[in-house]
Amino acid sequence: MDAQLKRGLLDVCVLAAIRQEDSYGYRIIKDLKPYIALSESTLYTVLKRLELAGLLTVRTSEHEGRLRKYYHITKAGLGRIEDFKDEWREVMAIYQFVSKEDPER
Amino acid sequence: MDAQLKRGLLDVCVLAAIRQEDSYGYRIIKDLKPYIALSESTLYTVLKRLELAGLLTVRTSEHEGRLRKYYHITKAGLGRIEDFKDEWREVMAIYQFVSKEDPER
DNA sequence: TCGGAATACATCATATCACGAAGTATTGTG
DNA sequence: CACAATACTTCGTGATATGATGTATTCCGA
Repeated sequence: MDAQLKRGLLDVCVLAAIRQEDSYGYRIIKDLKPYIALSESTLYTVLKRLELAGLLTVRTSEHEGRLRKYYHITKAGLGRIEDFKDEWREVMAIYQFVSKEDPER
Repeated sequence: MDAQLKRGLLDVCVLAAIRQEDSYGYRIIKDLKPYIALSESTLYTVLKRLELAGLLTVRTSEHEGRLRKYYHITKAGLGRIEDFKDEWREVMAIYQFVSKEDPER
């Protein structure tokens, strides 16, 4: 999908992916694949940003000899999702404006 | 509204604003105000980008002693709006995913 | 057993882009 | 006469998505 359209959705998508249970990089990418494609470099940039913003916390844990970083959503992270939902009304108004048919042409 | 969310909407908003009839910078800003706020510097950046992409054409014309640049949407510009509408299904799927309630928490 | 796919994370450079700040110039208004 | 509104332009900055590249381990099939 269009890279620009994606920008506003990426952060909340990642937050939504770890909302039900803590998750880690590789799994987040696979879980989001049906909705939005993102590369590893993008994901880790997003995760770093969200951590700095206090929207999630990180815990490193060993899993079958391999290190894994588990990401856990915070209250602020859940709040971010709620804010997104509130903003959606504005987005839908814009969509209506853009997509309405134009009988004069 | 959120700057990131805005990114995917700005170009099509401007195209939609000149779809019914040719318009010019100042008026586009006023017409879009109910939907999306944008500064002059942003608008002229967008207009330049859309012109380079062949989505609109420009015509300079004098109006009461002042120069005005009128912007006219092209076939490709109308096509861009149609593409946006097509992509909206994906966006709505993402919205559903993000906004769905989560009974476990 | 050997090699490649999958898993898992990290870093760097680049290109795109929204926006504030500042500037130029004219018309209308109190 | 000063100030707001109209109208367009340029510059610098910060945010950010992404490809390329690198490191390291586990698992599976030939």
